[in-house]
Amino acid sequence: MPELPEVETIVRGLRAADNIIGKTIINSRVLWQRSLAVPLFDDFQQFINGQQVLDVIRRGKFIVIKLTRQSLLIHLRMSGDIFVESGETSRNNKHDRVILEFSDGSRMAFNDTRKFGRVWLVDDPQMVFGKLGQEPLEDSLTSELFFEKLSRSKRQIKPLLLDQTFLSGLGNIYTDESLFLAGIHPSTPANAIVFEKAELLLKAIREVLLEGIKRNGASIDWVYRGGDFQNYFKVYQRDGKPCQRCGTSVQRITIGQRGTHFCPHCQPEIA
DNA sequence: CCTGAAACCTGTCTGC
DNA sequence: TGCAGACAGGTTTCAG
Repeated sequence: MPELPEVETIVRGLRAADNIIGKTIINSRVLWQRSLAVPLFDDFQQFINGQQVLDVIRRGKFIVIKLTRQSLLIHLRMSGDIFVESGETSRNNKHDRVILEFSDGSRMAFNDTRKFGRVWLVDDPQMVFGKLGQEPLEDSLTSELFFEKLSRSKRQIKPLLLDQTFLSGLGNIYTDESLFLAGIHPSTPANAIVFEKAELLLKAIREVLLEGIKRNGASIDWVYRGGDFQNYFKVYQRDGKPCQRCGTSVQRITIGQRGTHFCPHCQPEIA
C-alpha cells in the first residue's frame, strides 16, 4: 500500500476518523516477533504500557506516533496497513502482526501480509530516520536546490527518485507517474537534466503526490482502503495500452529491479 | 560512487 | 486441476 499519499491518508485517518489521539495504551500483543525492529519484545511491552498518544504525523513513508515518553514509528513497506476498531473484528485479521490495546476498549492493529513492515519504539526518531531526504512537498525544496541535487548525481533518474535519502516519500507508482508528466525517460542520468526539465519534474512530483492525497491514495492488488487514485494512472501498470497524450503503446521495462512504465514517445531517451 | 542480484515474505495471476 | 514462474506500492546488504 504505502507511498507518501497512502501513508498520509492513513495518518490523517488516525488523527481524525479513527482518532487515536489522547488514548492510553494498556497492553500490546506482538504476533510476529520480526515485525519489531527495536526493542525486543519484553522491553517493548514494558515500555509502551501506560503511554498516551499525543500526536500522529508522517515523515517520508514513516508513520510517527508520538507517545508520552517515546515515539512509535511504523513503516508499512510493501503490504502493511493499520486498522483501528473496537469489539469483534469483521475484517480478515489473519495477518495482524502487532496490536495495541487502549484503555477505552478500542485497539490499533498493524496488519502486514508479507511481513516486510517494521515497528520501532524509540526515544528519538532521528535514530531511525536520520539520513532521510527532504520532504518533496515542503517549500524549502526549491527548483534551484532540486536542480543542484540532480546535477550532483549521474545515477539514472528513476532509482535516484526512489532513493529515500535523496527525497523521502516517493515509491514506484508516483515516480513513474511523475516522470511521465515531466516527459523524462526513467533511465536518464540525473546530471543530464537541464534546469527547465528539473523544474518541470519537481512540479510534476508535487502534482502527482497532491492528487494521490486528494484521492486518498491508490488501492491496487487485493488491498482496498477506499482510495481511488489507481483509476487515474497515466502509465503505471498500463503497459500495452495507448498513451493518453499521444496514443503510443505504453511500455514496461525493468530498471533497478523495479517494473518501470513509460511512454516511448512522450519520454524519449536523452533528456 | 554506481549497478545488479539476492534476501526478507505471502498471495495472486498467467500459461502450459 | 495442478503446478511452475512471474510479479507485487520497499529497503538493506553484498559483490563487482
